[in-house]
Amino acid sequence: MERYNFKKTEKKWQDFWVKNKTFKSKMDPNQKKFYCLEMFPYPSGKIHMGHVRNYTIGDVLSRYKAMNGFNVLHPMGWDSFGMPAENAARENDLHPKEWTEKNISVMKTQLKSLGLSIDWDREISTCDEEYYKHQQLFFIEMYEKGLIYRKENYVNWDPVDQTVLANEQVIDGKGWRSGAIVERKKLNQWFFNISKFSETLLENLNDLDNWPKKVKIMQANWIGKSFGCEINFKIDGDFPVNKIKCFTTRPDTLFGFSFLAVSVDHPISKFYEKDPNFKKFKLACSKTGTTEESIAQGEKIGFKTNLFATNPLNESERVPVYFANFVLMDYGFGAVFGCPGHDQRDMDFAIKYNLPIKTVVKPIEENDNFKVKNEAYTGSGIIINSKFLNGLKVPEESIIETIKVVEEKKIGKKTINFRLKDWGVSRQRYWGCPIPMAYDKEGKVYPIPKENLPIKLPEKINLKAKGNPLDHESEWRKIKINGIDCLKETDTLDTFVDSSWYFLRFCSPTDKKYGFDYDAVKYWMPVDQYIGGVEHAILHLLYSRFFMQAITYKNENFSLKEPFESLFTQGMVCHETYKDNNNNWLSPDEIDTKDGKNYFVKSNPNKKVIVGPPESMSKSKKNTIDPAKMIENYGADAVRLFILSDSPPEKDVQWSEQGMLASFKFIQKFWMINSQIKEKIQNSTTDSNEEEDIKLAKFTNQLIDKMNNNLEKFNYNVIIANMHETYNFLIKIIDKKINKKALIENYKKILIIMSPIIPHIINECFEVNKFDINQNWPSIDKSQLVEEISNIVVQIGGKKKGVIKAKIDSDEKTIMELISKADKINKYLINKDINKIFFVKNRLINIVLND
RNA sequence: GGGCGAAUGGCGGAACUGGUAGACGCGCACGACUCAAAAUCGUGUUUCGCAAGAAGUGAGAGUUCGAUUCUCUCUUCGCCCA
Repeated sequence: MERYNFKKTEKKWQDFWVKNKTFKSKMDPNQKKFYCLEMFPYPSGKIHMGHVRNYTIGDVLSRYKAMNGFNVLHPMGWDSFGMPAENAARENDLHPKEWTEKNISVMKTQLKSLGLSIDWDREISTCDEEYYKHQQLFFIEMYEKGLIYRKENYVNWDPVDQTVLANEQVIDGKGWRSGAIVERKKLNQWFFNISKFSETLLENLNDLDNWPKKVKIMQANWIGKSFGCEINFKIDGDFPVNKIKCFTTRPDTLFGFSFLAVSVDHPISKFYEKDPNFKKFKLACSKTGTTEESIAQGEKIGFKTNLFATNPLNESERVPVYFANFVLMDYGFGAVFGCPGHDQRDMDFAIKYNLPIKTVVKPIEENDNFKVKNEAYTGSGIIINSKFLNGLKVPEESIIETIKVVEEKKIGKKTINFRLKDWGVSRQRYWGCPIPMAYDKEGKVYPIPKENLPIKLPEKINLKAKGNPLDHESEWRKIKINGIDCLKETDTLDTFVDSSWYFLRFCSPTDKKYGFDYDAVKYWMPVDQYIGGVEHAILHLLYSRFFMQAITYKNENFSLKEPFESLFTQGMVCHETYKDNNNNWLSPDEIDTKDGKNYFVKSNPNKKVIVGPPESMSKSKKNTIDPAKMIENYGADAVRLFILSDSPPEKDVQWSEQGMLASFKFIQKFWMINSQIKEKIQNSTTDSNEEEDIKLAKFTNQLIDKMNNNLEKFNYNVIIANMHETYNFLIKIIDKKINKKALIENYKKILIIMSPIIPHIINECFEVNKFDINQNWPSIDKSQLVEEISNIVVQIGGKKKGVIKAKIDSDEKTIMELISKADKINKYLINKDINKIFFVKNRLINIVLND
């Protein structure tokens, strides 16, 4: 028997699929559609195991749905704008476009070698002018609809690289590349008004029934709806300020008020701009980062003004007003009232500046003399020391009641506040979609007229210059709008914008006029199943949801509100980590073992290797496995089989060489048994041998039933187990006499249901058996699912004592008779009183005795 | 600190709606083939026990005839938010 030649066979079928355009999808209003989308990759160089897992999961689903009669759309593209291209360009003197295209070509070949059922005719790339020109038109449309505006905002500024850094590029307060201390700097930036849809984006989460609960909770937290009130504080002092408005979620702690803190950007700061001490303070504030975390953990510093605020509920009380670094202008109104007793930040601040700490909430079990010490008390309890608020339950009554009082006294009102801030999309970089805006000499803003679109990136660019490369392109910047000389915006769009609508583009990827064709999106959208990493749970998914809102806003042609009907988040691919005794990371290729327990360095067998726990594969830890090598060594089917086999797809999976090998062996074994079955089909007759035929039919039916179930629930690891069971079953019946027709019929079904996982070898099996390759998913013969004999578990007092076989649907009396004949079980019943019997048909009988 | 989730053999994991815990794979052991090894095939493999049997799903309680599954408390780990 010939060994299975995966290289030859996999190539053969991949070519076949290309030649026959097997996965080409066309709109067909008469057929129900299924849009399966996996998060498209960033073309970083070559594919990694995370891609293999992601795309295999999607591929199994797509193939399954297609065989179930769905018109499947399963496209692929490239999220191809972004920083790494620019960095690589600087290092290798290669244009970002060339670098990107080279990577795409390599990765496309690699993805094809996995045998994915992708309609490559729909391939898109976000750095392609044919893609981003539509994005620029969306930008203009959104600008016209009032969803985009420009404002000054703080950014993380790297003073050495002269560039803006994303929050994740700031490590320990320093620029990730330059190592310079990052500053807070104000820049004019373009913003998408995502917060306009805060309420809708939060509300709609309730309808996303097929999204992981975890993701919905994360998004809800991110949107962060909080209910509180705004309060006006009377101010007196040196400057003509008479009131300051604060937002608070805890108005009930107003009697604990001991200072009022405002942001350095608060309108009242204009009175202090000339004060050198204030300037110094403002500079100190700019050294703290902009993330919530750095603010919460950093030192709280303040600048005391000569202003005083009056407690509106207790007018005899006047407290000082401070500028403070932990108050941000874009949360609430840039002002908070300080209540050190019941807020930790306020407590830290009060201790530092020696401000009074008043206790106004006590835990239920404490008495009225309870005093907060070094730690703020933020839990539930009872209001104390607050005059007419005393005795209210915190938080159930206290907040609502206080708001009532505040509204009665006309000093404030109930307010809803969202944590979600508008989305700043300006990036001071070359390799992104140019923002289609321009400015005249006075700085007046002009949207680029639609007929002047697209704004293409200049091809020649000096990336070694400091700052934004486009700033230096003085010729490129020039544009005339309505006869007026203008200069183009040099910022480009955040790459999250590119990925916020690509799922629409796939519906009509070559449409020249617009980003998408309305008929196409109406047919294909929403995405029926979206699959990707949980790391995108917040940003990418929220931005995409926002984009859907923005596109359908004031648009009577299109009413879809949510882009992704179902979401599946897959786990990471992990591998053990290795280090030598000098703490250098080692890759799995660099180590070896003789006994499977102790590892040593290949190049130096005297050097011992320290084996660390499995961690997510990453280049820095050197614990990556190259999918291309695995496909080369074991074949695509074996790699697909393994990546699904060891763990449920939503959990992390650990790469193991032994597991990979086992999958490879399975493919080989399956080929062997296929050859045996082929021979058996040729040699067997149509003489019937009912017992084995029925056994085979029953097994097949049950298998289909299990597969359907497990496929629908993404229990792909269990599917692999079912496939092993199938092999184990086939190997047992291969010597038995089976009717030719029954064998062919059932074996065909078995092959079909394995084909989504290991398509190449299954197609080959079809061919060598001369079966028709175009098969639909088999249906179940329900009558075959019913067993004639059932195993009844016999329990005495809830403990299992044995199992008896009985005819299906036997009643309690029959079972009890059978038990009385089964000595092994019956011995427990001799001379005993039966108290009660619990009987579950075809399952179990539990006999409870009187002691 | 808050929220969410997880914990099952030597390992990865399975178990429908509360009804036979440990499917399937890895590893390991023994056996067959071989001069030998690899590969392959077969058998076994939760723990204790020769056996009969008993215990057993992170720990402890509870509900129930019956709990891996439901409730409470705790421990550890992971993720998110602060």
